[in-house]
Amino acid sequence: MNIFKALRATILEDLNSLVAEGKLADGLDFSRINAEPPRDASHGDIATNAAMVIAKAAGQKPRDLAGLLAGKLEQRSEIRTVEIAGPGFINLRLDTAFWYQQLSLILESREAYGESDLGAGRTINLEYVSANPTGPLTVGHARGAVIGDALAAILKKTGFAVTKEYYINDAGAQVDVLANSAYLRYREALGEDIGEIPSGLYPGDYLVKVGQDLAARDGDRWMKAEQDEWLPVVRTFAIDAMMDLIRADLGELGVEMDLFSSERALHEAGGVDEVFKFLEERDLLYVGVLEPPKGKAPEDWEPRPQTLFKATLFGDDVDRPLKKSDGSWTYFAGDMAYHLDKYRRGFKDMIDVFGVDHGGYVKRMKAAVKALTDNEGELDVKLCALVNLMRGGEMVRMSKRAGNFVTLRDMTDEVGKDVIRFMMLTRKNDMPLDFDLEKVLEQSRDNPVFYVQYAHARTCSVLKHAREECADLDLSDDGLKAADLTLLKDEGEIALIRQLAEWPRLLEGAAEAHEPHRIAFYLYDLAAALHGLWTKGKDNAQLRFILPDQPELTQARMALVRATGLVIASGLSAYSITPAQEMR
RNA sequence: GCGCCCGUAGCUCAGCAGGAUAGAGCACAGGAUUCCUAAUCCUGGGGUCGCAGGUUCGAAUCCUGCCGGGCGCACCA
Repeated sequence: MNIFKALRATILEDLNSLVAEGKLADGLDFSRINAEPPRDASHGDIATNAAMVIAKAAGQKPRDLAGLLAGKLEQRSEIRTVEIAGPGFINLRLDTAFWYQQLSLILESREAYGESDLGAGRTINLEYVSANPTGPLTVGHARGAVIGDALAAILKKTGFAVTKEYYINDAGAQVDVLANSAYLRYREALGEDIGEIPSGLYPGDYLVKVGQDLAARDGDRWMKAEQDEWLPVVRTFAIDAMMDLIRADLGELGVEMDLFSSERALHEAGGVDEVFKFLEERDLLYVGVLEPPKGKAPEDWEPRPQTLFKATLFGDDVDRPLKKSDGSWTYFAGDMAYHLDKYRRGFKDMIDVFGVDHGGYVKRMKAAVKALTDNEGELDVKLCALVNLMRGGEMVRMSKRAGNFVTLRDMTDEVGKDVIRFMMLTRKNDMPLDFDLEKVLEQSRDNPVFYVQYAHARTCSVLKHAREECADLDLSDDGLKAADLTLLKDEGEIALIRQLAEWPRLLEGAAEAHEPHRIAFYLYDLAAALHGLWTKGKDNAQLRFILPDQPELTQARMALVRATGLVIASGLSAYSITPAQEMR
């Protein structure tokens, strides 16, 4: 349960009874009222802006209104003190019993603590990775993969029915290039000296095996065949091989998709024709000539009549071509078909995770979704900024042309999937990210992965020691639930509980805003709180977690330690990261 | 020229759908280990939130205009 939401409901209830009593005008807009933790802890546990937000419409002074509402809130048993501050804030302090209940709730819910039914089972489609099936995944793909995957997990935890999709671009010119590249390797496998790989083809070694496998399957039957004959066969073979490679790469990173959708299959099933029909019926198509881009005029520009979609009616800057001048479909047409397909499969809410280089594509895609869903659908696009790969502070230079790019596989082999997953989420998606292969393995506070994992390992370690030192104490989860939590009186302990109780709200916020990175920052702060409390026991022996001569207090503190470990584990599970039991 | 994103401490970044005295880490200066992992912790200095207007009880956050940086800009995918 999200306690802030619950308190907000309480506030609205009391406002409504003020209305019923005739002390407050009817029909006021309560939507802007919030209940949140104040930045400054000395202001209490929960602050609300209720009085300030409705004062004007109610025709009353904020502080007067606050007084009225405070009178009601004071009668609530879970609220210990009510203070009016500043321009009309109402600061609430909850009864400590309330915080102990939260702790019990964590021990009860375990890793599921924080989960909610916010989404109420609403379906949501999340498309990410969608890398071209022309080679192994690279660092660049990793960020989108992790962000999409974490977002999916967060949405699931908050009650949305998420489908994770990968759109295979297997219909464009790049897969013909792939086929030609693979064909060359096939001839090589059959003993031909192919020399240098011609520019324009993919030079990567990963195609060597594809050529060999094809030769093993089909022998030399394509050696003397015409291109029209072998191309479709080799293309399908190579795409399948690349998708196997990509699926394996994703698996190494712990990413599993629910569905792989093929662009080619969509075309073959007539999906694009349907889009055409759909738009034509609504008079959203016309044949026209686009203006040349202003500022820099392309040298080979010439006016071309094309079939255009009236994207400007849906917020785009220009109308977008559905057909090329030679009459064939554009990539955009296929993408429209794909989004129409998603909508027809029951998704009103869609999220696409793209790289920043697709930034110019966002408006038209949103316009497309609006048009194709008769304004019913909603598309959110998360753009992932670049990852600067570094090693010991030095940029790792990558050149795809030279074939020496760093693959995702290399990275997972070197630092492990959990490190990659966490680091990719330590920045907002649209901020560039430095990923230092050496630093991410460093054992210091400067390395968030380590710092958070260390905190979790510390909770495990403390519990283990407690079991050894207090053998007759029941420190199982059931035993801890029975602990006398009222013995937790230190302000640091209460502060930690308060921080733990913010987790459900934080998770919901991350889900609603589609911002998975928030969890990384929360976990980092939580880890700091635990480490801080631990060290307090260094200065003051009474504050140590384990006090063998005070078994009841020890048991209560173990409940707090265990709960902290559970919340960290819950947060890490949103990133599909395994919490560390010990550090070595 | 247009569009999108970004501009917060010396550096790297948070800032939770407008809230109270803007926060972390690194770096810098000092301090804490007979004791649950010092792989950690505590204290301190450090800010015109790019600039200028506007909206209102209240702006780093919303609007407008500039300045600076990144990305993208007819049929490519």
